[in-house]
Amino acid sequence: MRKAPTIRDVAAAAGVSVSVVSRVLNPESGPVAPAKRQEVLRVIDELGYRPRAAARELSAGHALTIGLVVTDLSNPFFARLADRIVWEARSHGVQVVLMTTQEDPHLEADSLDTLLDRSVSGVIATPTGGNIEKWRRLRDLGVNVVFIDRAIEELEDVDVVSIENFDSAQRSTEHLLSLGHTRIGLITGPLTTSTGSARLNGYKAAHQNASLPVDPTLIRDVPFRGDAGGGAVGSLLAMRQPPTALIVANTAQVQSSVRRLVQMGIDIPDELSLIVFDDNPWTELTTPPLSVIRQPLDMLAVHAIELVLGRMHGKLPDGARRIEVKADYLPRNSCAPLILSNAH
Amino acid sequence: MRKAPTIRDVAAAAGVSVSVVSRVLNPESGPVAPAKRQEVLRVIDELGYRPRAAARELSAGHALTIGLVVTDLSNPFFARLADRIVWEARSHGVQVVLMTTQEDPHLEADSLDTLLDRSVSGVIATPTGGNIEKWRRLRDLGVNVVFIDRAIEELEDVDVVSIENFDSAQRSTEHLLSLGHTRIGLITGPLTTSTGSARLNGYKAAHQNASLPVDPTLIRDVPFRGDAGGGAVGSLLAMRQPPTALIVANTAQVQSSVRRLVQMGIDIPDELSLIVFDDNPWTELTTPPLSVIRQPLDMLAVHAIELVLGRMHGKLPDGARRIEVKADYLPRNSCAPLILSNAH
DNA sequence: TACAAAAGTGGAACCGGTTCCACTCCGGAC
DNA sequence: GTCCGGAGTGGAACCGGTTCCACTTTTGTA
Repeated sequence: MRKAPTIRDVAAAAGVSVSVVSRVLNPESGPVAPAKRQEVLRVIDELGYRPRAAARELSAGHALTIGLVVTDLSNPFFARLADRIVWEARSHGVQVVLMTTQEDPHLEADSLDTLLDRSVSGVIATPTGGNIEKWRRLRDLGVNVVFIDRAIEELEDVDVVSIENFDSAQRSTEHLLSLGHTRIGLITGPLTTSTGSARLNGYKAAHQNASLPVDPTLIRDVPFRGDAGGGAVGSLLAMRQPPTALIVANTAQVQSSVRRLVQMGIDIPDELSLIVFDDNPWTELTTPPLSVIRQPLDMLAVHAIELVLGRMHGKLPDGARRIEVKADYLPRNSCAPLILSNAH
Repeated sequence: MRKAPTIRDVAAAAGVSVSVVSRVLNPESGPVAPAKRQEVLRVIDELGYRPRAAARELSAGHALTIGLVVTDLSNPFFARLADRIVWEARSHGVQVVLMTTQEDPHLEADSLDTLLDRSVSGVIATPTGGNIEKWRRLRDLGVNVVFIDRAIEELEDVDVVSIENFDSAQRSTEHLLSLGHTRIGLITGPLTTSTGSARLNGYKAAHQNASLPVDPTLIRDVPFRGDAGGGAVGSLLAMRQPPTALIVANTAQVQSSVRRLVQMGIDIPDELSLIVFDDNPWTELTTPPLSVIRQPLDMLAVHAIELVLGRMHGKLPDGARRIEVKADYLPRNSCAPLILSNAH
């Protein structure tokens, strides 16, 4: 348990001052004679010296660290997102402190405080929708905030990276309409979230373009967590005029929805056509493989990191960016024309 | 972008010295008159003061942070594990810095250096198997290391939390043997990993107890990442005498293995009985639902956190702990007696 | 050859906490 | 009344980096 060498140890061993060592460590900060630089580097290597992050942070006032705040990692969507973000961050020499909110604004508030204590220079988050003042304060304190997947309307001046929610929902709905379905169920997140409302609007727009009325009883805006998706499936199929097609428009709800469909022994696509949001690896392992909206996670992660790092280095113009990346519709075998459905 | 108050601001506003404020912040560190304590707390609240973590770390020499080093979060096993660990850590006021290794010892080495720079007080890791000296050095520098899921044999004095690998493999094998199968394929991780070899040994022990020979051509020890699992499935089923049952003994390989089986149109369980390690949520969504060895993630996470925090607070006796938690066999519908297989 | 500009260097303050130590009170024991 | 011990307090050093500034040595140019 010997203790690690400090910059002063290095300076002494190399016969120079700490300033010189520091300048070797941060080449931009000043000139060093080539010979001394060599010597210092040699000593650093010999002693196995590594600068302590805490000291650097204290002096700099901020850490080369970003906070990642997501709902929970059990959700494969967030897990894969986190995976990419950690990966991208690492390649830029930035560490990631991970916090989960379980969709609870109190836990979210707590997380923000903690991240603030840590002087993180950026935060990538899927906001719960609460804590508006806290988010604003965070940004006012100089922390670069990027929302990913969801936005908070009240915070117009925060960067957002999301998929084309409106568009994807509209296209899925149109696809089902083109197959002859007119009663299309929609399971989506709370309408207070930007994703929930945008996807509902896309669904409505598709109906409008086809001059079809929207039956509000076919729409279920339910909580993200727990078995809300399964419950919604149950109640939709128990209707007197149940839908002949279903869009599960939120990743968090897909698992419980599909589980319920399997439990109920619903025949897909003959009894029900199904499109789900997000292409988890297992969606092609079900019978039949599911048609999905594939969210380009890589793009979400890359843009989010670029925004955060860009702002950290002051390389981005003022004004919030809103980046929407395209989500593809990936047809597999869970959708069928309505005619076939009737024939069944 | 106003700057946050420091401990000296608080001291000035409360009309006391910084020492008093510090003692209010850390009650164990000395006495404070009740009246002054009240006043200081009031000022802290009024100013919204929060101690900077970096300053505390610099002074203390270590951070209230642990590193979590896993292969990658795309693997649901690690994702759920990380979820639990972050959760448990938070409830103890500890933050988690996340790093992924992609099973690459170089990336692992990098991660360890970074964590060292950050003065983390503990690391929970799924080691790649390399970097033995580096792990040892980390521990010698006073960082509490706990390996989870896997061990490194050479590092006898590091705590390990894992499932009963030998036992689970033995029991799955015995179950399949009891169904009449004699040619049981085994897909597992590299034998250089502790899980790989323990599971193979359990498989062998079951054969031995049943006085059956082990056919080494039925065993595939393949890399964790990529499509190695799928490849192994392909080569096993292409044998002249293919197995009638298969155990996929590693979480990371289950997805690619099952995908290949689905692609090949193998009828489970009629053509092939299947047991896979770890109960991902989707394993019950396949046709048929898969019989699994369920790894008690919660227990792994809880034990790992308790070990790390216990050591951090010096509350644990010397000497490495090896904790093995029981993994249940959860029968669903992917295993059938051999007789039926033949009838098919 | 002279002198200004640039390169190179070290000392010391600073970031914001924690902790050691010296010092002042005060009450209780003798 | 004296002495002792503990509660309560503030000053200052310290953790390990970064950075500003003053100073010396080169280098380049007229």
